[in-house]
Amino acid sequence: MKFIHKGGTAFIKEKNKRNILHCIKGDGPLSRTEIAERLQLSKPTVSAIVEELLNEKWIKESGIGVSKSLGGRKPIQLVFNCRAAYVIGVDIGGTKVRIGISDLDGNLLDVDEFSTQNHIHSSFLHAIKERVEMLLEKQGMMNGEILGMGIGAPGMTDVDRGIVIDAPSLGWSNYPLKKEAEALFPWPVLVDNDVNVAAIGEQWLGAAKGLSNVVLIAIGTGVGCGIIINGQLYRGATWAAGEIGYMVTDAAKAKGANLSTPHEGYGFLERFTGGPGIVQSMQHELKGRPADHSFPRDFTARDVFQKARQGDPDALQVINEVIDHIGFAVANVISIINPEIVLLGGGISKSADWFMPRIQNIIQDFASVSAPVKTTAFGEDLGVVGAVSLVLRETESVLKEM
Amino acid sequence: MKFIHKGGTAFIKEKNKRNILHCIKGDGPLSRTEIAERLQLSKPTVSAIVEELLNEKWIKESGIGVSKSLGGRKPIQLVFNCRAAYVIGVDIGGTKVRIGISDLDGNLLDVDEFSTQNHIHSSFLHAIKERVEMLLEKQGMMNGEILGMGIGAPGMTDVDRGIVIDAPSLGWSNYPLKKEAEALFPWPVLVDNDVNVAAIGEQWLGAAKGLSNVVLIAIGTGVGCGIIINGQLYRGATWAAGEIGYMVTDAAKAKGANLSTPHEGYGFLERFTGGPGIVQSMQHELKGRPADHSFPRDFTARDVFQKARQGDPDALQVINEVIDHIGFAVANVISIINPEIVLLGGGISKSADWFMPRIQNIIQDFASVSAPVKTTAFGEDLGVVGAVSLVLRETESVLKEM
DNA sequence: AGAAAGTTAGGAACCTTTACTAACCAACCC
DNA sequence: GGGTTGGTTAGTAAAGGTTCCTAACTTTCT
Repeated sequence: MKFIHKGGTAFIKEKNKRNILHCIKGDGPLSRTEIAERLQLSKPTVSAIVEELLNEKWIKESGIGVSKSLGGRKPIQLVFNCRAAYVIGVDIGGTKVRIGISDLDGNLLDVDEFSTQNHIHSSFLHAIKERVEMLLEKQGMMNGEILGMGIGAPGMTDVDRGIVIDAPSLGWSNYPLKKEAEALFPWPVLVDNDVNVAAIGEQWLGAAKGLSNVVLIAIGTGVGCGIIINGQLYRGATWAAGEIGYMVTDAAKAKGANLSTPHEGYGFLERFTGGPGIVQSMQHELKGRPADHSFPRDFTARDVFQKARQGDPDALQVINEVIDHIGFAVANVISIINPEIVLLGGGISKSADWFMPRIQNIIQDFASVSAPVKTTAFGEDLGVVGAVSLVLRETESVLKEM
Repeated sequence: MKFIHKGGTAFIKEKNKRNILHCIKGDGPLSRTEIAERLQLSKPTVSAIVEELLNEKWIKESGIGVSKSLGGRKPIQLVFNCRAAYVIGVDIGGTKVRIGISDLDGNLLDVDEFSTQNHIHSSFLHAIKERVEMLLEKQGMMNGEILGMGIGAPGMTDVDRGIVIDAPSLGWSNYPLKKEAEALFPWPVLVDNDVNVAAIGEQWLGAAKGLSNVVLIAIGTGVGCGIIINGQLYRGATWAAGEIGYMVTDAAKAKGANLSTPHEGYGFLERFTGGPGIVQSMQHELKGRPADHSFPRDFTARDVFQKARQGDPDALQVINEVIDHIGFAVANVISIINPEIVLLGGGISKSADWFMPRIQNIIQDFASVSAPVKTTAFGEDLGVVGAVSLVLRETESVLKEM
């Protein structure tokens, strides 16, 4: 049974109010009459609610519009006041933490960042608090103007309870991030997986803007995937949806591999496509080579990529195999989810132009239906924007549609 | 923007009415006071709506309950009237069509079936009409008592427009099933993919009863999968979600295979796990055998299964490979969807007890999280029950929760 | 004058609170 | 033991306050 809205008629007003605000927010400047038509409400009802929204500063009158050709009074245009409140987005990554402050339209007003390694565990949130206070001061904002804070964490997250169940790169296990953060900040805090956060960010303002069924695949140290279904983030029964890193795209290889020892905690796909996996495959490939090769002693996945692009046959073979596995994984996800779009993000996406055709060929040949595959529109701010949108969409405020 | 409910306060009554009905329907005999407490409504409001529901025969007073230990008036128990209306479910399969008539609790009152092959195209619906009229007469029901008809069709289906986009086994392509059916019957008709229909059937009354995140994998001629997410059927952006038959679980094999010629229209997985695929693999395996083997000349997948169970090493190898591919496919789906349960259905599920452990091992070893794998609870009536539940859940009637 | 935007006034529908009756249990007293 | 009394629970009735809508109005513009 869903949440029961006590208080009878107050509910319907709340609903209308939200819908009106949503309407103005979404479809630009509108007059009271236009809203009444769109929402099938009477003009007096709209006027009364608009009055309230104006008083609460959620909307503004933005001058007079143009009248219809036949004459008549000109409409008073209403616009969403994106400076009615602000939202803080925090993107906790394996290497750095980015903190941004945004208005309600998702415009980042300022961003700051610091290295993850310098602050462990409890000092972590204090470091964030410091930066946030600096940002607020710089913008001349009061605490009361902050609607909330969204945090994207690199690991499996229980969104309801705000607990990061497992974040290997931070050493977090069942860390009550929401609770700890809300003890430090005077506003509500929402927490989610970084990939999920990225997905709603892209769906809000990025490459998947306005689409209802979106898959975002982030390829970095691991491989994760955020799934938006029917316009809503789908997190799975136990917050583990989208663990595409475990997808097996080669049964023979999977059965042959010794699972327990080398890559504990990582899935099949991640071993081949993650940074460490690429390096390892390359090292394996290099064994049969003369010692005077052009690879640095401690090379990274990026080096392998570069070599492959330059035409090094061994590197190319390694990378091609990686691309193929990713391609099959993407094709498999498309066959299951049938999304409107697939977004590729993470470190690997920088080389997208180069390997995209190969992936698209695999999709063409093996997926049940096709789907456009693109790279994420946001760069390093994606996590922050996503965290902001987490607050704006998941919070039970006037801003949410009903 | 969602559907706008015009008419202000009438909406809230509708909502309350539905919630009260849903409450009684779901949680057995309940008194007015209990409903008021559960739904946070006042007693008079509940009384008024209950009055209406009684008049409309949706509910009945079922005698007096027991009073609390402390004394006081005994409550009047209210129960859902599952005979307030009836629903017709039609399961169109490749070989036969099953038609059932059900009450609102999903009890099948009667079922009839006929062979698919005998009736093609336009005569198809007339054959259904005949059977339906017979069933109604037998039950002594009037047309007005039928709430609607649900149809499960074996192919990709546009549910909104009621068009079967592609059903190879029937030779249907963009067949406007809903429109044609509604021209013949005086009640609303809903159409969906047979696997989707099966999924909501199992979620309604079967092995996944009450669960919100369910995956049903049907293995028969092809391999399909119905996905329920957040309690709702997920059909994909272009009605193609769950095409698990296209999942690639062996990249090497996939790349080696010549895709265009042998199995046009079937996916990678289906070639190995579908009936024809099994036969073909077995034939390949048998080539190296002496001619006087125990296989019939034209054996089926079922024969291969049987042989394997009896210990025939070649058959066992073929079947084990099939099971493995299914296992990896299931594991992959679990890693992506993270469902509460995975249901296996279709012809293959009869041998479930035998191969289930093998699948569970693969999930254990390769999926990111575990999920219970069970077989469907319904047998041959699953499609009919699912079609009934399609009407009950997707139709905009008093019966739907709000 | 005609047309369109927005406001005011009156009325209907809905829910809630408060107060009531009906029905029932339990204990108590003669 | 049987009737009476007090407390408890179920359900109903009346009053009050939302909300919305329709219809008529004013204002502003061509």
